[in-house]
Amino acid sequence: MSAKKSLQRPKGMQDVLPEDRRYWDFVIHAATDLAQRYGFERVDVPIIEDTELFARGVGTASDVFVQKEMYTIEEPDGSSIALRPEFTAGVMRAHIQNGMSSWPQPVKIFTMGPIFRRERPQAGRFRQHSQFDAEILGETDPAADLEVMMLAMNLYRDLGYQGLTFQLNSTGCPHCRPGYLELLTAYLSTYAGKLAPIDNERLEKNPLRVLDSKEPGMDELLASAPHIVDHLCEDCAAHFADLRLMLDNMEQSYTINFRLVRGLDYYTKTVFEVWAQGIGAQAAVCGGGRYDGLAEAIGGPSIPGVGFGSGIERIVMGLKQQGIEPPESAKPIALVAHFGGATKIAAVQLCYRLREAGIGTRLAFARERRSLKSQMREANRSEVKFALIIGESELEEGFVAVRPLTGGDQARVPLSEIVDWVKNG
RNA sequence: GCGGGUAUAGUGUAGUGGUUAACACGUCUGGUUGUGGCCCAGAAGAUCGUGGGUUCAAAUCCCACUACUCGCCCCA
Repeated sequence: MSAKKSLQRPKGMQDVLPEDRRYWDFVIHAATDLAQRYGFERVDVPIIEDTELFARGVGTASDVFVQKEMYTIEEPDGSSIALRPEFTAGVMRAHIQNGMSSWPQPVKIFTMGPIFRRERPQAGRFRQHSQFDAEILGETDPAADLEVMMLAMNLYRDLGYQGLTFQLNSTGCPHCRPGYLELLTAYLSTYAGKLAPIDNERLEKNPLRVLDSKEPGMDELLASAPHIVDHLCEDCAAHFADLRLMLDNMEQSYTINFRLVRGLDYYTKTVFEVWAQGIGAQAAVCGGGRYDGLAEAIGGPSIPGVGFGSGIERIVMGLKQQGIEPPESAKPIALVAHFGGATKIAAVQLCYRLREAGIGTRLAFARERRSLKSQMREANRSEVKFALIIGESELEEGFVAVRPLTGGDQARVPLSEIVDWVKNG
């Protein structure tokens, strides 16, 4: 690895080579297919939005976030735009701008593409990564929560994942969360002496975050901590109960994880993740939940929403880890070999005839005459079924020598019949 | 921003002070005029991450830097 500095890809970003690409195609096809089966429609939103849109979506800590975690671009007119660090804000913006509230309700959309966060990379976390994202906008029915949850779960099931678990919690709403935070803070304060410095800091700034602390000993320390699901308001409690009832009736198991939290105010009610076998330090293969406060937070009308995002790189890593083999990517069927000159002209023509007929074909390139051995080796490496050889004698007589690479006898086929011959072979 | 690990051809590795840095895979060429895989022969490909230091002598020891990687912070 001695590539020159300038020829290195940027930190935290990666090249997807053909060998890996088939995993991606596998995931993307499965996700698209499944989302459409659930009645979601594909949309695409820009990779860049106004920095302000994302900043508002992030709430109080936005200054730090904008500087440290977002890739921003200053425009000549002084405005600032940013590479999207998530999908939801852009999707919500698109909803408002395109008047989706007057579409048939609710609006069910999915999208996928790259997102950018200037984090320190580690296993399963990159500065550029791709997400599959699905959202239901304009619906408060917990059946919508169930729907995005099941879409996520069934995606991983379709892909062949084993050992999947739902982690589920409710994060309440602006009515009931403050009361819970008081209880939690009171509880944690009695342990202040035993908390790690980092957790004491969290206790000050964002007590919920103490719950997902990775410091040792937290299990015991939190053993009798208050759970938010025991302190929900009537509306949130009913929503949660309804969702659980549906999950139970579908015999879909889940773990209520009182330590599963979201840091931002606009998140409401349902929070969920799907966990698979760990990818480095990351167990979650998707994260999602309800964000009934987001639309207003970014300066729009009140629009309830629920959705999830799932990192494609992470899904691919999981597939490899679990030994799941995606289908082979398409290989050409034929390679056309020749000896230059007039035979090359004929070979080029044949090559395009085959391609027009829908037959994947590779042409042997050669500025001058090239040995047939070398062309045959290329055919073998390309894993084609047939080498179609046009030499001087074949050209003269209007034939093609067809050599099956998978065994069997070589044939002489009239040039006029070769397309059908390959199609049927 | 903080900590651990690593750094030798395209890839994976060997080489812990002493002549032209080794092996495997991959790539290319050839093994009689126009036939792949297996096999055989050969070739190309590395200023041993960068810079400094120790030494008669450094890929090898020391220091710094950089990059990569794993973890922490953060995680919309």
